Amino acid sequence: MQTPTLRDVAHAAGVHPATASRALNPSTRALVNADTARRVIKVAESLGYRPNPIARGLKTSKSGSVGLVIPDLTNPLFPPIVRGIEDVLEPAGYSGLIVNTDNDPDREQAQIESLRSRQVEGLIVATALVHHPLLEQLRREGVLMVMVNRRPDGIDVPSITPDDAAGIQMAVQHLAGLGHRRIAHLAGPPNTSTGVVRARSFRSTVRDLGLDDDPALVTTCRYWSEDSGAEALRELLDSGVEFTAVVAGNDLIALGCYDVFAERGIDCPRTMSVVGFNDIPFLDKLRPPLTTVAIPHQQIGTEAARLLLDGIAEPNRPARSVLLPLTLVVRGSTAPPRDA
Amino acid sequence: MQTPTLRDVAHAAGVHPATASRALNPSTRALVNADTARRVIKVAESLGYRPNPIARGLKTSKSGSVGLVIPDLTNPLFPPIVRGIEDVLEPAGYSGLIVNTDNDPDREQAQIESLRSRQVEGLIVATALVHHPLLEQLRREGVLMVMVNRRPDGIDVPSITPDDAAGIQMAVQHLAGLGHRRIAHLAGPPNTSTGVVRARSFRSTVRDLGLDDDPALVTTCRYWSEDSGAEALRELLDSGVEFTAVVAGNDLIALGCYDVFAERGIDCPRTMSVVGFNDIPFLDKLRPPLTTVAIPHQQIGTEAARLLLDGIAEPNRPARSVLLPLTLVVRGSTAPPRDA
DNA sequence: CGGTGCTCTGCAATCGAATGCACTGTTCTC
DNA sequence: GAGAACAGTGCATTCGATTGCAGAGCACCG
Repeated sequence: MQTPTLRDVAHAAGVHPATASRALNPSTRALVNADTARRVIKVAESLGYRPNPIARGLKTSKSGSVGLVIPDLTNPLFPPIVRGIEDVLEPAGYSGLIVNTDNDPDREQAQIESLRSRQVEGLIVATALVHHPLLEQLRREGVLMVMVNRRPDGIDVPSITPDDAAGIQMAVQHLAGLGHRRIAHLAGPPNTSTGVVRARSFRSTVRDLGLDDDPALVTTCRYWSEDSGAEALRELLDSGVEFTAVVAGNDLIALGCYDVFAERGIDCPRTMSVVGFNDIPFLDKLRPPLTTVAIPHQQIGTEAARLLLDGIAEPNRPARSVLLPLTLVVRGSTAPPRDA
Repeated sequence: MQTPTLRDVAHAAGVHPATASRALNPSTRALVNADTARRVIKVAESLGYRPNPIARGLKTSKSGSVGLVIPDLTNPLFPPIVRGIEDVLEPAGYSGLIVNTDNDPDREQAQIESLRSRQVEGLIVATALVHHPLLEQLRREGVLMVMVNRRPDGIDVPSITPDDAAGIQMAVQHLAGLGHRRIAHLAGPPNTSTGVVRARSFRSTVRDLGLDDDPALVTTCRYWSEDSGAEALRELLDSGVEFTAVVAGNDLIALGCYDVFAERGIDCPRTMSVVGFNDIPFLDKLRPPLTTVAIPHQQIGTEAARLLLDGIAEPNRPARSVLLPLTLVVRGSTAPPRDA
């Protein structure tokens, strides 16, 4: 026999499907006699009845699903976030549809389109690029969304972001505390908000602490990748500027530095310290283990999901945003400068 | 205005909804006058019509979604697989619902239950534990599924598995080629099929190559983890058996070995070689970079998704299984034995 | 005892698309 | 030129659950 329908349950319990529906639905259960409700529920259970979410969705126009728009699941940054999201979504009866955009705007648009046609009730967007036209349009069309890792400036969209500025500040303070005075920064791509925020925070912290504020100490990487990081560091090294420590825009960029260290025989941390950002897995297995700023990835996910569910429950509550505190994980890639 | 429905399109094109439906659906388009079809399609496009998959699904009882059952997305093994799956699913108009089981049988059952009530059209199962009762039951109930990373013995379910035996063989051959004769194996947990298969392949390869086949050279780890790996290696070392190389059950176990090397001042690769398994990210950043057997994760995903889609298209085709070839990635953790 | 209010249940429409069946008008065949 | 075959379209029903509305039954009050 097929999976039983509401009709079957109603029939078996000797009531009208409508009554069965009300009895089974906690929010309408009050409309039905307590005894009847109990009976219906029992019958439903014994029949192994499972409401068909598709049929329900058709009538209620709720799909029970939300879209997760991320650049690339393969990037170690995202799995914990996704995991956090799912952990909140699932008990709430929702599920997440993941799409990968590879940070390609066209793909992003197409994917979001596809999600919308799948009737998702909301979007959790973790792509850095979402260009404003699209974002504006989505907001106008009343698409519920929460941004992750990025705070959309000017637009009123709830977001969960790590406190990047504070993170960089901690990194610089740590290095300054070790005695470094000339610290370089390999900034992330300038078309990403995180890249910009971190670079800005770097400059201001350097100034606040009275360290050498030399514009030549800051380079920007073209991508958030090891290769770009390596390239940027080589450039910096070749330019002849002097520095004893590097604050990398993220861990991958820091890994790129490791490559250059190996290539040029630079001893990290004795002649050069490095700090990463994100705390991706296995950094503790590197030689030397990378000091980095840890982001509470999973928490970002849970918070984002909660925010979205709140938004679904109460469509016109004001956009609330959350800034999550970070922690510095000191490992082996930072030490006092040789000449300290 | 709301998103247009089929009715709107039909009305705007001056035809009956049924005709519009047929015109829009490639498989029924032949029933409609070519001109009419063209007109309808054009109108649909200009209105930005998107068929509502929920409504469609209700009638056709196809949800356009499949379930991905994995232990933990956070495990670096899975993101590439999931990515591969999504890459195949998406162009086919399907999407994947991910659930994490944490390898807890109860959770697994509950999650699969939840997926089924979501009307998934099939399951891609990557959990190692799926106990047979559940698996049997699913098969009996006609749930379409594909297994990944694990070949269910005795039961007729299509699967995509890396050729673990061949992988281990390559690892051992590589070490033998370097001159190692006493090679140890830190096997994965015996309740996982991969653990068993790899251990078996290790023994038989050692024998085939005429190396020292000493049972004392094989230990089993309790978990697929760094700690377990470290523990197992310590045990082996303390037992006094001699060996110059280790084939680890997987990369995490190999990482555990690194910890022990650091702890006991063992020089890898000069006094001890190690080979891992899986090729998780960033192994090339370790000191020394870990030699390992690479699994085509993403390809596993794409193949699995393809297999599942095939199964959906042709429900009673025989179960087909695929064994994927692996490659050995030689890096810095293997070298000739000192006394070679 | 009639009226009012209330609780509980049933009826029927609805969500959006798909589809079997019936109908119309055209073309083809003998 | 009559009848058959057929292409093209419309009508109405269906999928499974939800929900506004109406009606039945009952109790309570004046």
